[in-house]
Amino acid sequence: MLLDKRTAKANGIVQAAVLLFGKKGYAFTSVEEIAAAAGVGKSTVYDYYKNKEALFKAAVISAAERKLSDLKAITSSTDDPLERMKRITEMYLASDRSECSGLSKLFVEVLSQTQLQGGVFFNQRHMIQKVYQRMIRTVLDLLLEGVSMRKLRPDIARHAEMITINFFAFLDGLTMQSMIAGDHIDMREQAGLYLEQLKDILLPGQGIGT
Amino acid sequence: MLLDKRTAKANGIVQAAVLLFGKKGYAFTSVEEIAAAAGVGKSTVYDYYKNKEALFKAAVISAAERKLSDLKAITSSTDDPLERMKRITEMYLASDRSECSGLSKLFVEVLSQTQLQGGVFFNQRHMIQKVYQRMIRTVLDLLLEGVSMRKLRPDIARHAEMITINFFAFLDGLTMQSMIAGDHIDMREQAGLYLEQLKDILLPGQGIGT
Amino acid sequence: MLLDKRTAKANGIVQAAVLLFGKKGYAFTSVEEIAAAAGVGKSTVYDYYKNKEALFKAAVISAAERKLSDLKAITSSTDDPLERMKRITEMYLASDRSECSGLSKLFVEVLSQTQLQGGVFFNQRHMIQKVYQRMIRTVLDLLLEGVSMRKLRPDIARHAEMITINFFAFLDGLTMQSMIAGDHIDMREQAGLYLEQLKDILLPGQGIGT
Amino acid sequence: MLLDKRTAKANGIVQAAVLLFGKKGYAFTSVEEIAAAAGVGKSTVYDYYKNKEALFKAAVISAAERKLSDLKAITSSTDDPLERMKRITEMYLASDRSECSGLSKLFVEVLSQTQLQGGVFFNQRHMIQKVYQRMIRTVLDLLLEGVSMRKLRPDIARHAEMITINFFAFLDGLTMQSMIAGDHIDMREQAGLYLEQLKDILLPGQGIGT
DNA sequence: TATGAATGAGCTTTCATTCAT
DNA sequence: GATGAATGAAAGCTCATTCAT
Repeated sequence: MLLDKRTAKANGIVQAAVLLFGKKGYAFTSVEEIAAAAGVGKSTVYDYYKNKEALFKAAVISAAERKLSDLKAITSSTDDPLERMKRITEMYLASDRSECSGLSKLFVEVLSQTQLQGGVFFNQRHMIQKVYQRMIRTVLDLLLEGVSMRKLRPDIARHAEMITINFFAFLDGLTMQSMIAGDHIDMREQAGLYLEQLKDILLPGQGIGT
Repeated sequence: MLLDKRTAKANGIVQAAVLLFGKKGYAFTSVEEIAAAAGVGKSTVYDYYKNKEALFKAAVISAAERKLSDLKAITSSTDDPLERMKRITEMYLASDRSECSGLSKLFVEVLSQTQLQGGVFFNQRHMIQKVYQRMIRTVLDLLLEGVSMRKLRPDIARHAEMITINFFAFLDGLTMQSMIAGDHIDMREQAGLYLEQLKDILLPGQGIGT
Repeated sequence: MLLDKRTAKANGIVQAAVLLFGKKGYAFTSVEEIAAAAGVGKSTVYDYYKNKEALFKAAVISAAERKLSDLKAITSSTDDPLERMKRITEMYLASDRSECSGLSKLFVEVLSQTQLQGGVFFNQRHMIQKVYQRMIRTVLDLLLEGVSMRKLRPDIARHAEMITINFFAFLDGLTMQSMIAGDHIDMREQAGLYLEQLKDILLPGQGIGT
Repeated sequence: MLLDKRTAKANGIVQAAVLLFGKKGYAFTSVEEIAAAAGVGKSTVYDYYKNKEALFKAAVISAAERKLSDLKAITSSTDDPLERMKRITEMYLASDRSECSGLSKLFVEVLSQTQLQGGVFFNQRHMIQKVYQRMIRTVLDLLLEGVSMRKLRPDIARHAEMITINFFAFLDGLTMQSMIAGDHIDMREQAGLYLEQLKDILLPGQGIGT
């Protein structure tokens, strides 16, 4: 009971943090703002998290976990491998638009804090890597499963990890493009083009060798 | 003569700014540091740039211009469209490794400042868009030239811009992946895989319709 | 019965306070620390003591009372006035070394809080004076008793208070010296030298006039 | 010229710090107060001293140096060893009363910060020891010089350091007594008594053996 | 013209104290 | 009766920016 209450409050703070860190970035977000957004006093935040950095890490982990679970939810929504990839793509594109989630923006912030000297994750990228690898693993498994179900070409098994990484690289990159270009580019079309290429590689009875 | 001197000094400051903003990010870099790195006094920076924001913008523009000119240099180094794409790719991967340039890191910072409320480029993404579009235009032209030289499939002309955007999206995304994953992934291999796919689309006598 | 329980808990808190205030000083000791050390909740402390100041005062009084009772214990341990002085001296030196008591350090803290504007005892030194005077009175009586027992020179009676005050001054000062000098000085030897001088004054058949 | 100006300002800040740290103690004095007292802005203090601790150390050193130079000044004011001791004593008593100098109070603060866990000088007492040893050395030399001038008993040479340390212990202790007792004790009389005892030890042709 | 000296706004963090449970 | 959760005030410190020289 008591623990639940505590957890609930901690969650509230973290959710506010996810939103604000995503919206304004680590440096431009003050702890006081987060506290206000969470509807608690400034120092209450410090009762739950050692300091701003710890709160940021918690926020990032929380957001990443949610994204990961979304990813897994998709896996169980359909059997078709390509349909799965498509839905993952759509999730990515959607999460970008919906202001409330703020996941992608937060992701850029994580990237910053991983790269920059003095950044929260500088020299601590293993924390981020772990989450990232789990995401890759999820899609990678999806591909391998497609192969074993004979829905995908058997010879991609060897390259499955590379394909997955490229897939995420493209999604991240496209997200970034849209951040800059705004409505100038049609993300859905762009992603469609990429998925077409993917189909050529993944589906049997197509591609070079046939 | 005098103007040249002024320009030279302004350049020195901007170069220092590019380096430091790339290394430590906007928020974690102080004007004083930049001044020191440029070998000038703190307030001299303000003689040349209205404020920190203006300096950041100038630094970003400068770095982008250099990258753009690198891009164009590649175009004139060979005729073969695919070889050009390959060299562009290599340039991207290289610029990431070489600490001195710091372009990629700076690019992430730009992304942050474009997205984040309170960021330098928030609601001013047109500045960034302009540069970006010039880069896209450059590669786009390269593709169209390939078509008109009959080295590329004629039917890609319609999709050339989308292909280009996807190309950049992939490159940016891959760069980000490597920022997080570090040596865990082999960027060259990953890029190679992508270029193979590109070849399938771009080169005549290959692909679906054959 | 109930009152006893209450008193016992109050004592526990005060003892913890004596220890911590002595070790870390008033300003650097938080109420929470004291509560934790006493094994009670933070707000329980406030049930027993109005605020941090009141707790500090109680701690100081408690420690002083204990020292005073130690002093009186010595008086009853031997009849010889000089031996008594010697044992008092030893008690002082010992109490300094034994970390657990922390009395001397606490005494320095009291001194601070008496002197400093904003200090707990600022403009309330009468509280401290009272305790101090009782200590002086104890040793003073000891001297007078020595005179009336004809073990000490009769003419010191007039100066007995001054001698006592100087005695305490020396003991306090020596304690401070050792706090700073650490092992560089041999407190026992230093005290021995002082006691020799005291002997010259106090014992009959010695000194100038004889 | 410029350096002098800087030094002058630094001095002003330190003097304000000596006063306030002496009056209100380290913990109860805010940097802002010191800045205000010195007539400068808050952050100017940080231009001259790295942080509050560094400022405190500088203040202590400054005050100690002044006291030391006062001590040496006394040495050159008369030849007579006992008169010198007397004047040193008077200086101690005087410095205590004059609120402006605040040296003694500051000294108590130093003691606190040396003893207390978390104190500025905790585990750094060597800084304080050095100053203290120079003060002891000065008086010690004074005694030895008295011996070599045949104004003091030759056999005290062996004990000169112990005598000096006891002398300072007494002076410090007496100062503390007066801090607590206020006007209840006559420091001049108390010191007079001690100096009488000293005379018995130091002067030839007096003492036990005669 | 170029500079370092100066500053105040604003941030992170701590802690004595209160109050609902 | 005892407690931990909550808080606001206040402190140390940084830094973009201005200004006199």
